[in-house]
This record gives sequence, C-alpha cells and structure tokens, in this order.
Amino acid sequence: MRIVFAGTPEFAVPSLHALVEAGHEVVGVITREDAPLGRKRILTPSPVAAAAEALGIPTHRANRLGDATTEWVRDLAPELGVIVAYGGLVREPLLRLPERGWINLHFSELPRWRGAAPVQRALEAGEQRLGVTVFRLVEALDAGDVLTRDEREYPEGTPAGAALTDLATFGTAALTAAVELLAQDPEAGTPQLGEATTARKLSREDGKLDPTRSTSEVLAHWAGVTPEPGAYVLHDGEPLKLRELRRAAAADGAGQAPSPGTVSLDGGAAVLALADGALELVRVQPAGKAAMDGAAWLRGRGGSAVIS
RNA sequence: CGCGGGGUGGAGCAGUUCGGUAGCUCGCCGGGCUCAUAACCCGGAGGUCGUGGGUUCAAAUCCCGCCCCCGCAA
Repeated sequence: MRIVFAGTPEFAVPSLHALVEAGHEVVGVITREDAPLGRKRILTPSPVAAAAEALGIPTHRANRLGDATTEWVRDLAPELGVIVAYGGLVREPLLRLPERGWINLHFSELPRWRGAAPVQRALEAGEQRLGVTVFRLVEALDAGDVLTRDEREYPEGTPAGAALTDLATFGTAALTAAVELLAQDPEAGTPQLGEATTARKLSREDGKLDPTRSTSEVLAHWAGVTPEPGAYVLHDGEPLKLRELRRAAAADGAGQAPSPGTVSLDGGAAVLALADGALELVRVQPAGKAAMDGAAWLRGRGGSAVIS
C-alpha cells in the first residue's frame, strides 16, 4: 500500500521499519522539526527523521500539521496515513486526504489511557499487563474504531522506558496486521468499548515519590516516571533522583521498623523504609552530581539519611 | 552571554568562610579471630587536591584564565 508515515521519537522507528519490510511503499515521512538537544543545545533531527533518511524516504518536518503539510501530503497521493507518536494531532482536511484515512498505533488497550503518556500512566497505576491498539484516526482524541490489538505482561518494576521500547517492536505486528485488514476491507473496524481514561502527559513534578505510601505503590510510581521525567525524593530540600530501585529483602521482623523515609545501610545496600516494607536504592543521583551507587551516596552522608 | 551545583587515593564525602602535617565511611592487599559471615580485630599500599598562571615564608584553601561532569530551564 502507498503510505505516508508520521512519527517522531525512538519508539516510532520500529513501526516505520516494519511497514517498509512488509513491502509497503512508504512515500513520505512527517516528523517534528529538528530540536536543540541537551545542555549544549545541538540541533538534532528526530529519530524518525534519521531513520527515514537512512531509508531514502523524503521527510517533511513540522511541529503542526497545517496547510503546508496538507499540501505536501496531497502531492504524495497516499492511500493510507500511519501515525505513531508524532506529537501532534491530525485534523481535517488532512485527516480525510488518504483514501483509507489514517490509522494510529497507540500503546494502551483503548479506550483506557487515551492521550500522551499511556504506558507511563498505566505503569504508575500499578498495571503490569500493557497493550497496544491500532485504530482509525478520528477528530476526537484516540477514539476511533479499533482494527487490531495485542497485549503483553511485564514484571513488577519494569521502567516505562524499557516497556515502551519493547512495546514499540511488539506493536509492529498489530500495525502491519491492521494495514492488511484495511487493504482487504476499507471499512474494517469495531467501536471502542468500555470506559475511557486519560493518560495525561508527565511533568517533572509527577516524578516526586511519596515515601509514606506502600512499597507496591512507590515501585509502580517509580516505574511509570522512569527514565523520563525521572523519579526523585527530597533530601535536605534538594532533589535526589532515584535512577534504579528494587524491593529490598524483607528485614527480620524482630527489630522495630524504621519510620518511613529513613534510609539506612543494610548488608551493604542503601535501604529506604516505607510504610509496609522497604526498597533498595540501587542507583541515585543528587542534584548537580553524577549518578552513583545508593550505598556510596549513603556512606558519604555518614551512613543514614532521611528523605521525604 | 538563561539559572545553579560540582571536580580532594579505586567509590562516596569532609576540609575552603578565617592559608600552616591529607581527614571520614567504604573498597583493595596482608595477617588474626570465628563453625561461619557483607561481622569483628591488627597492619599496609594508594592522592601532581581538574588544569595553567598569580599573591605569599607557606595555597586543597585567596585572586585570574581555561577544561570537564551534572541538576534545572528550554
């Protein structure tokens, strides 16, 4: 099929590759404009732009899908539009430009977690069974008829970054299957059933963990915001990023449990006491410092600390 | 010139305000104790204090330049 593809970050790249490998004619790629990256603000093309160039596919870079983009797409005369994590909405008249419309690979089991950060929000909510849904794009956000779906289980504490990377590849099967489906039946699709929830974009404040909550809750919260925007707690009023966390071996029940928020050395590991258990701070990063072992950080603080 | 923190044996820190013997918690090496241990005891190696210059009898510490790392912001 003659396809125009829209996507931006790393986890949209496997979809682009899958379409090409499935033998489809990807005639153009839309991606966000090159953005200044890092402290040195080096202007960098998006991962999808880089992938498209490597494949020899012409790109169109825009931060909004407006008239210029619509004209560009019109000239390509695609049969189908495929969008994966582009970072912007497709509206009329661009939406109805391809004969068979647009489809989107979304990283949740729609109608749950519509929006910008489905994997992060699902993990944050403690879900470990994550899904992908390919659906037809309509004007309302993530609300169109469903073509294909799939799902997969992840171990507790799987960070969002790792889950997303995995789903990005896992989801390509559902994507290419959906394209097949549309090739055979242009009217394919079934309405989304069930209650819709929204996956709001994460801000930096969303990364603040609460040590007064349960071990499961804190671990799920950590997983949802790792590596972006990054989980942190406060120590002496300064943020302490928690790069790597895991459940600590159960302490012997005999001793009095330290109050939640207390970090102490236990068998060479930095262990954070919570309401109903403890987590090991495997790797931490104080503000202004490079990441370091949790135990090393704690030793440099005299062997104990209190965070909030 | 966006704001800010930092660079001290292998790791993490203190020492810098107010210049005057290189310190702490670990790790490492050797020995001891123990049924045993990430426990304990004894001993040891390892540092041009990021870098270049300046001030001084004397600089990790004060002054100036430069390099590198990181947290924010974008």
